[in-house]
Amino acid sequence: MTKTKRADAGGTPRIRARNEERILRAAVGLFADKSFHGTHMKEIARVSGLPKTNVYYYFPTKESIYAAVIERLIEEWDRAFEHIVSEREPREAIAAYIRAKLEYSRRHATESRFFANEILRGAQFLERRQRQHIREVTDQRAHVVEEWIRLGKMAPVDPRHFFIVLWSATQFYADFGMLAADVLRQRRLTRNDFDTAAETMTRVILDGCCVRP
Amino acid sequence: MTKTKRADAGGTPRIRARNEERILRAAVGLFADKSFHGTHMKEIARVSGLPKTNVYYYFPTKESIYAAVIERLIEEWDRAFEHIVSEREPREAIAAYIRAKLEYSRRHATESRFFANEILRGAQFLERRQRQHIREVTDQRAHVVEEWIRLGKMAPVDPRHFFIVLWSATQFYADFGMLAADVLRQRRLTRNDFDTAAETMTRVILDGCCVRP
DNA sequence: TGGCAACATGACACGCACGTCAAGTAATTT
DNA sequence: AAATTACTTGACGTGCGTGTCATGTTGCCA
Repeated sequence: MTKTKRADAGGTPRIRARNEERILRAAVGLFADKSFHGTHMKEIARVSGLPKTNVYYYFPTKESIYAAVIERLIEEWDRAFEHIVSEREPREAIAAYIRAKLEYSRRHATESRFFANEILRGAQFLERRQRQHIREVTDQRAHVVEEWIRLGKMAPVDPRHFFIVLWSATQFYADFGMLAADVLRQRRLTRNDFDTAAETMTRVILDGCCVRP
Repeated sequence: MTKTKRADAGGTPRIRARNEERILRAAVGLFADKSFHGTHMKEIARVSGLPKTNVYYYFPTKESIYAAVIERLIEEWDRAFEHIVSEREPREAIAAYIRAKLEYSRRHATESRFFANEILRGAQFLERRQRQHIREVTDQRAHVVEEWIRLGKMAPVDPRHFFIVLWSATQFYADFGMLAADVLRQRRLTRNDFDTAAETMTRVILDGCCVRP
């Protein structure tokens, strides 16, 4: 018998679900802004509108909150990858991927920054199975690219390094949005900036930056 | 009269120079690994091989160490940009830029991760003049790209978003090296991985990933 | 409506990390 | 070699952040 009925028959109780949700939403933002050690339980409590002790009622330690946030995000990591299927034409599939990933960066910049921070630190909190999940999903989509190359639909490039170009560019606008805005002489990135980003990126990655000889 | 002769006639004294160097080298690695709040003065002291009190003799606070590290790195930020000059052909200049930036990522991954972390947090420690420096350097090189486009040597892409593609991809291997290694099924990134990265990236960015129609 | 479990909360304890102090040793100048 | 300055060091204070505890309150089912 566990101390708290977490997975009791009938699912998570309403109040628990609501409060855990509040806590995790507050936590992801704070962790993204100030990293693990810079975030204090007192603040998580304040932002989520609960007394500190109540936060401890739902999560035994700060680490358990951090782990719970990761667990949620890892599931969304590969969502955009679903565009990369061998039935589609590479041009169209890659353009769709870029749009989807940039849209995620725009709408979920906080979550993206949280995740970037975790990887930056060497992914110390990521569990083995989560890292393996990432590897497997990437492998799977790499096969699609290899198939495209075999059919002569794509240039013979290393699929994994190619994915890195796609990831890095699309995530940049979320993770380093402050730098991007600075360089673009904006106070904050606008929807228009994201459109231009998608256009430029698609153009460069599909056809290159140089005029055809 | 200052308490310590920092900029005395004849430059910084030898012992001071040596110890400050040690402290900053230790600090950049720790800050990169564990961020500001996760890094403790005790550790900085241990890694630099000095007693903690001695660290305080040279730097009054932890923040002052952090600021000193930034000051050093900001100077190197634009080094690779020197390849982007209008006299060169774009293909050659961009390829050289990619090589230089990747080489920096390989050799100075720690510094790059420190800097990435600072930007991720919203560049709270960057001073106004430092941010302006970045803007100015970028503007300057954007003009070169615009010139290339005007001369019909490059496709009409937005120069700043184009730079972001270059930055993000090249820095990825330093900042998220752990993820890159994971995906490439390596324990650590090898020189060979960086070569393949340069090749793939150059190919994709210069000529695109799709076969010519 | 009574009783039980889930939820909420203020006050407290403990440890640790930043920074200080006073007193020492080495280097440099005259 | 004496004096002055630069450097080094162990021991200490203080605040704050994590996590606990005892107690109170609300929701829920018979």
